[in-house]
Amino acid sequence: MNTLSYGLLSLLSHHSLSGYDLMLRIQPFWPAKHSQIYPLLAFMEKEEQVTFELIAQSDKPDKKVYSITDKGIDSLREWLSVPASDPVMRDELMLKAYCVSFVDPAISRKLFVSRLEHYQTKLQRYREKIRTVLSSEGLTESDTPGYRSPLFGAYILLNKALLTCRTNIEWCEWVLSVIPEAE
Amino acid sequence: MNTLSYGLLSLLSHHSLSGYDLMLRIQPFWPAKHSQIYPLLAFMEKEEQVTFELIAQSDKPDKKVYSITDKGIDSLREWLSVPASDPVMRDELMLKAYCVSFVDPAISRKLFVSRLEHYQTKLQRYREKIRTVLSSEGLTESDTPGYRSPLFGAYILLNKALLTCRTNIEWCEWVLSVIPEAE
DNA sequence: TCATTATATGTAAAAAGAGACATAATATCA
DNA sequence: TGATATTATGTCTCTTTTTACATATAATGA
Repeated sequence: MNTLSYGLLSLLSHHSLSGYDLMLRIQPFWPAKHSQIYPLLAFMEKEEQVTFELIAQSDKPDKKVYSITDKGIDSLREWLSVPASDPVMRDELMLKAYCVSFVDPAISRKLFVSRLEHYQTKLQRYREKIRTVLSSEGLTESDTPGYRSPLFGAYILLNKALLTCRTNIEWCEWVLSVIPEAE
Repeated sequence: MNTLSYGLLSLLSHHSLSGYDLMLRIQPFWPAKHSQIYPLLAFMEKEEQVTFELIAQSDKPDKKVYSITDKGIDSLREWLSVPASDPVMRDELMLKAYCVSFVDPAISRKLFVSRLEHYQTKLQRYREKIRTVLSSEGLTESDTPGYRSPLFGAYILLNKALLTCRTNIEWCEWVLSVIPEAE
């Protein structure tokens, strides 16, 4: 039971999901490929943290829908009571930023322009997401779901994503303002 | 030549550094243990991206001080001209945040209080760092180093670190304001 | 028709990263 | 005196993560 497996339990604590859906949903918080997810789910099933049901589909391939067990909920509660380990961030742009002076400003600008676009696209997606999440429970954008609401977790995470995205955009724009257009 | 090796080249483009110093300095941008750095430096030396000089020290153990070669500078320039890959962030707190409703608010609060303290400590360190970096070239906090200044990279990175830290603090404080003190 | 994309699951191998083991000098603290 | 911390380099093993291989249905587009 490593961090990723607790992440899967966390997602399963809200809804039952297939391995494929778990893989898609965990991306924003703990990127992982399906090749890592599937064997881990098999292990967690053996450990009785999750169970699965085979769902036959006519239009799409059949799937295994996983659910968290009572034992899984207990594991989740125990995990929540110990402090979270420090976040790990690896960003190639930070490594490049340190030595941008070695190339022409036009080349440097490209790095930050493409990253800026990346964050602008993400911001749009998060904005739409927060609207759909809130409206799914009949809430508007001025409402905050209560602590015991099933939306609470998703809501605070989406707010974090929005704040982070805006800060990154602000930083990219500032960097572009201090890199000359040409020399 | 993976991303970490370009990160080492990036650091070496400013100063010659020992493997130990490289390990310490790369932490904020691309965390890596010495067990990963030392074999990589040996490989990069074989590839003629770096050279080293054995420096005997009387008070401390002897060290190998690495310098970037002309070939290394060429690699750096080529690497800078391709877009940076997407950042990867793995934060256990994000996984926990999704299911905080499963435990008492007091337990949840602890998670965000300890993370808040973590970012406050970091903010202090970055504030001191930016002062020492700027004053090393006789600049004050209102000055911005020019694009060709050797401080430019460090300066934009420290600004990013400050912005990010402040945003994270803001988010933690907001989360604590929406988690009830008790139920 | 062929290529690609999305859905869906799996394995195998390679690369990256973490943790432990190993050595050694000096310094500090109990 | 013994324990720990800092500086310094290195290896070995284990875990984690990525990439590639593999299969299958259905839809979409060139």
